[in-house]
Amino acid sequence: MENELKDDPCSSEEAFSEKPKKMKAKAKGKTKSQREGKEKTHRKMKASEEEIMETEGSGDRRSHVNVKEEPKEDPDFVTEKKGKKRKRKADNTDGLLSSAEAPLPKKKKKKVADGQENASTAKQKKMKEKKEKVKKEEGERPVSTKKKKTKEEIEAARALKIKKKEEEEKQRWRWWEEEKYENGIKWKFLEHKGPYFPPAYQPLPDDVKFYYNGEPVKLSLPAEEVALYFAQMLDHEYTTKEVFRNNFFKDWRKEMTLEERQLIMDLKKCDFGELHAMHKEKVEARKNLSKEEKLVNKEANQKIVDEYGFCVLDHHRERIGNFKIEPPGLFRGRGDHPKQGMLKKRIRPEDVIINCSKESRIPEAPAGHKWKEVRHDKTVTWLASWTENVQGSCKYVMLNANSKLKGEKDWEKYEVARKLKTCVDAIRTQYQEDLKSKQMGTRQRAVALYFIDKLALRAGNEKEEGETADTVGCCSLRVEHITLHDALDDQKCVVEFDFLGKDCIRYYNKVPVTKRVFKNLKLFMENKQGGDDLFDRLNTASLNKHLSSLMPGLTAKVFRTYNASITLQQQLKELSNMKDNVPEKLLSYNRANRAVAVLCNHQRAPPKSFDQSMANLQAKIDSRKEQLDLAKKELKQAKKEAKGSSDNKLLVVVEKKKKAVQRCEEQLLKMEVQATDREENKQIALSTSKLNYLDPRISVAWCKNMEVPLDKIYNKTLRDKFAWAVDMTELDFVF
DNA sequence: GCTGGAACTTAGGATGATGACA
DNA sequence: TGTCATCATCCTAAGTTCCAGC
Repeated sequence: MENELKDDPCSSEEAFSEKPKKMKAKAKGKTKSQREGKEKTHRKMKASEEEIMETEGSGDRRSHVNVKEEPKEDPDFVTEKKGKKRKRKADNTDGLLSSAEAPLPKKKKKKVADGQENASTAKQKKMKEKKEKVKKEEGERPVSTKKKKTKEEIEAARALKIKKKEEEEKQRWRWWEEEKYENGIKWKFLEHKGPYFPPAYQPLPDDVKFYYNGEPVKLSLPAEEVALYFAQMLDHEYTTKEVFRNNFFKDWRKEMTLEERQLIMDLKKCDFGELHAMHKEKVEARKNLSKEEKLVNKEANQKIVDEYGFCVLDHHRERIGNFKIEPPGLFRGRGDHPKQGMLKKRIRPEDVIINCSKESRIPEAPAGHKWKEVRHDKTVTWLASWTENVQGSCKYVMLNANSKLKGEKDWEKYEVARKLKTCVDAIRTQYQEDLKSKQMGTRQRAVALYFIDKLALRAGNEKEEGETADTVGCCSLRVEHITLHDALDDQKCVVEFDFLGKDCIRYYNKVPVTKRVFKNLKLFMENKQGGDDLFDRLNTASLNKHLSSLMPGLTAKVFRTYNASITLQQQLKELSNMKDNVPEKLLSYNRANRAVAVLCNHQRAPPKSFDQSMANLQAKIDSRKEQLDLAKKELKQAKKEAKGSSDNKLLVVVEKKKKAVQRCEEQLLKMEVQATDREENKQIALSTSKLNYLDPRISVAWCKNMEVPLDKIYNKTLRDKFAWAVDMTELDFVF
């Protein structure tokens, strides 16, 4: 290795003579909470041991071994780390909003111990009595109050459903058959009702009290509202975290009156028990509503959706994605977010900017209020926006994923990714060459690109220290995030990655790389400490600038889309078999999908009831096996009895038993396939890649070719979102 | 070339709705 | 019919990219 380094055309001295673009970070110790956060995310990484990558070779990219193994104690966590990053604008939490609001029905106190009934049990009793009355009137016949549907009625319902579907299809805006606007124009006419505001806060009932130091304290409304936000979260782990509690307490005190502030000095002395109980009761009561009451609520919600959930865009009615203003509450940042627990303030119309056509009916602000601004910008897609107080970022009301604006952008995204296919070989050749460059910056860019291409890493923008959790992507990787192994598990030049990526999801992977990459990494790490940037002469802007010079529209993100889609296509080709039955074909599809999810590191927390549900399924499988054995025995017996006999009855029995065996076998297979699929999916989220990275035309074409109904892999939302692909994809589509 | 903000996509968890099964 | 599991949808945080202004 040393010799290789000597022979390297890029001597360290020469290469480092360039001025580093990024300042070296100063060492800083990791906090305990950071350490705990990272340890916690380890649970997410136990997932599949499945390795779906090809071996590295000429032109092969997917060569790493994606080993997700139980992590060992990370010594880095107790050593020093370095910080970097820019200082940011001051937070504006001081812009105090008062009006504490949020709906709360009057408390119905439930004292089961005292023998009192709660509302829901009373209601159930009433229903029961009603039913019994019906029974009596009908002469004590044990009949159901629900009328059984006749065959004709079932048929009619089915026909209605088909008709509705056809109607929907007829009404669908086939925007993909129209010309696109130019010069950044997104729409020509836009009309909407403005966003929907959450209801005002309803004060606590008199019998629900907050206690401080054991004494009841009547809080002012603003303080009471914020106290309730905390009380509602008491069952959540958040409220046990020191950072969350401190941030909450600090912001809560800002909402208090002077007197309250002087009295309430210690969060530990606060008792939110009654508030918490009231909240739980409310949730429980909501769950126990009768069918009729639920229907009333549903209709009320539908009314809101009908009124606020749609807009008119260029003469077409389009669904809005998030027409509701985010309600106030406590900020739930992911991982070890330094701002978790801060108060997310109530948004008023005076904070909201409306965007619509000049010639449209301008939405009216709620009574007694006015909008911050009304503008008519046709070059953007948002309908309303506001700035949130915790991070100072903009929030937007935008259209639903099935809208023209979103669909067009999505289609374009996959077309750019397909375009990459035509030049990816040249780009790979180029960055392989760049690994030998005399310029350190060029070498770093080449290695980063190698990772982005091979491992589907995100670009990794720089982040501001203290503003967000400590997460990284490719360009922002630090020395402490990788470990180099000359040899590991019979493989040479292995890079071990261990870092927190987007949403604090841990990325852990051991990847064999080419000698040249390995050697470069050693070079980049020379004379650096754990907290220093691995790629100190690279940032996402310069990387993307370079990429766009290689292909118009090419950015780091495109590689993720391209590699996800091409992997799906390859895997489907490899795994699918026309002779399989539908459940087996679906298992193949899911496995291909899973390969992508593993590549993109899409993880989820295992469902809470996972073990129990697997045990239940296994029990069912065992029981079905017993049934099958029994059915087989019966078939054997029936055959024996029918042998040599011309009695038609006996032959019928044999046929019957044969069918029973067949049915049992089919059910057993289905269950076994389901168990395998579920187990393999335990910690892998398939939906993210399906929704964002996989060209839908690959899936549509696969369904057509494999004769699998599309609704087996795409639910209604996905079919709507990808209507353009469903409509235009032919059997022979190739990504 | 750097910085910060605007505009947009991507992401996992929470919640509500629906379906399967005893 | 009630319960439980699963699926679909909602919610909003956390990314990426682009661009204007210096």
